[in-house]
Amino acid sequence: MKTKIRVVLADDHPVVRDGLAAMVNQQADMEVVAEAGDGDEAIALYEQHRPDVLVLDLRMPKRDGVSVVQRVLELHPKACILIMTTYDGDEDIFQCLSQGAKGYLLKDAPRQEILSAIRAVSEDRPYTSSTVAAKALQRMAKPSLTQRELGVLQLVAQGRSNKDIARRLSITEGTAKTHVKAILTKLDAISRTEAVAVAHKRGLIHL
Amino acid sequence: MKTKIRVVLADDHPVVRDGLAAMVNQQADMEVVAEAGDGDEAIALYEQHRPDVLVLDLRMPKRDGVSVVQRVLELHPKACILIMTTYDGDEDIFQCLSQGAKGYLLKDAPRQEILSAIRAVSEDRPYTSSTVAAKALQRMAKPSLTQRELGVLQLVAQGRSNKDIARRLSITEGTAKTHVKAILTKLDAISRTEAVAVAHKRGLIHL
DNA sequence: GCCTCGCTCCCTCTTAAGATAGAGAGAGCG
DNA sequence: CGCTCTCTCTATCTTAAGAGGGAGCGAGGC
Repeated sequence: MKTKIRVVLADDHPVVRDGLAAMVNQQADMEVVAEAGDGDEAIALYEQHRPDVLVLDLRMPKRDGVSVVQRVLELHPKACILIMTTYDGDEDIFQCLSQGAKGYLLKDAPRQEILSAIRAVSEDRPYTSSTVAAKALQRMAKPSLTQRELGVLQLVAQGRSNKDIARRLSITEGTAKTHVKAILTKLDAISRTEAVAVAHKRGLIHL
Repeated sequence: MKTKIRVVLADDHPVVRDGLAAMVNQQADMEVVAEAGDGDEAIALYEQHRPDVLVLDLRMPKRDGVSVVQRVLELHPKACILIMTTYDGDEDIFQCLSQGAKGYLLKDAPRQEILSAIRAVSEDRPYTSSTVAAKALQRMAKPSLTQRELGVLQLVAQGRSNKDIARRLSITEGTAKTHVKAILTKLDAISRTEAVAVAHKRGLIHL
C-alpha cells in the first residue's frame, strides 16, 4: 500500500474540522495530521508537518485565507492548497486561484466531490468545479479596482459620505467623488448603494 | 442505561452534518437518527422521527431556519429546537428565540459547548451563551421595522432608487421616501447606505 | 524619450436624497 | 368610542450624490 495522503485542515469552526477529519480518516488512502483554527496556526502547522494537502477556509480569525495562501506558497512554492469555503464570489475565487491555490470548492459540495478534490490536489492536479471555474473566468473579463478604490469602497460600504471619506483619507471631497465615480463605472452600478450590493456579491468586500 | 437522546440534524453543508454526527455519535448518551439538507426535509424528518432535539442551521435552501422553527412548533409545541449557525445578528437570535427555539449557538463554539447545549435542550432547559443572550436583550430595546419597511429595506439594499422602489411597490415616490426615512430613524443611520450596513450587521437583511 | 496608469485636484450642472411637517384612511384594541 | 399603529400621500427646502468634462504629476514599462 502506498503512503497515505497527509492532510492539514484549517477552519475556525470545530464542527467543520470534525466533519472533514471524520470524512478523511475514513478513507484508506488519506489521514489528517493536524488541525488549525486560524490563519496563523495554519501557516505554523504547515511548516511543522509539511502535509501533502492543506485544506483551507477563507474567512478565519487573525489572518484571512488569501493571505495564508500567499504566505505558504512564498515559503513552499510546491505546496498543494485546496480552498474550501462558503463564499462563491468571483473575486475570492480569482484571488485564490491566481495566487496559486490548486483547488477551490464550496462547503455545500457532496462528500465524494470533496474527497476527490483532495486526491486531485495531492497529485498536483488542479481541481475546480465547472461553476467555480466559470466565475473565475467571468472575473477576468471585469476591470480590477485599484488599492485606493478598494479603500474608498470599504468606507462607502460602511455608509460614509463623500465628505467623511475625504476627511478620513486626507484628500478633498472632489477626489473622493472621483474615486467613487470610478468604482461605480467599474462595478457597473448607478448608485453607491448598488455598488455596495454588487461588491458584496462579488466578494470584493466582506461586511 | 437510559435511552439515548435522539437527534435530527439539519444543515445544507454535508461537512457540517458529518462533523456534528461524528461528535454526537461518539457520545454514549446521544445518537443522530436523521440528517436533513434543507428546510422542507428538516420538517419532514422531524415528523417522521419525532426526535428529542432538532439541531437546525439558519440559512438553508427552500425554507429558512426561522420558518422551520415556526412550522415545527406549530405542529409540535413541545419540540426542542437548537439553532446552530454562523449568524450572530441580534435580529436572527431574537426571531428564533421569540418563536420558541430552546437554544441558539454559533458554529465556532467548542465541542464541549455544543454537546452540553444539546443535552440541555433535550431536557427542555433553554441554552444560550451569555454573548448571544446579550444580543437578544439588546434587540429588545430597539424599535422593530414594519413589514412594509422591511420590504422597502430589501429594495434599498439592492441599490434601488426611491423612484424605482415606488414603481415596484406601486406607491408614490413620496411614500417611498417616508418609508426610507422611517428606516433611517429606526436604524439610527444617516444615509441609506449606512442603513444597509446596519441592517446587515443586525441580521435584518441577508444579502 | 514617450506612454500608460494611478492618484490627485478643479469646474459646472442636474438630479436624487434626506430633513421637516402635516394629514387622512383603515385596522385593531381597551 | 377614542386611541394607536401602519400605510399612504402632500408640500417645501437643503444638501449630497452623480454625470461630464479637463488637467497636473510621479512611477514604471516600452
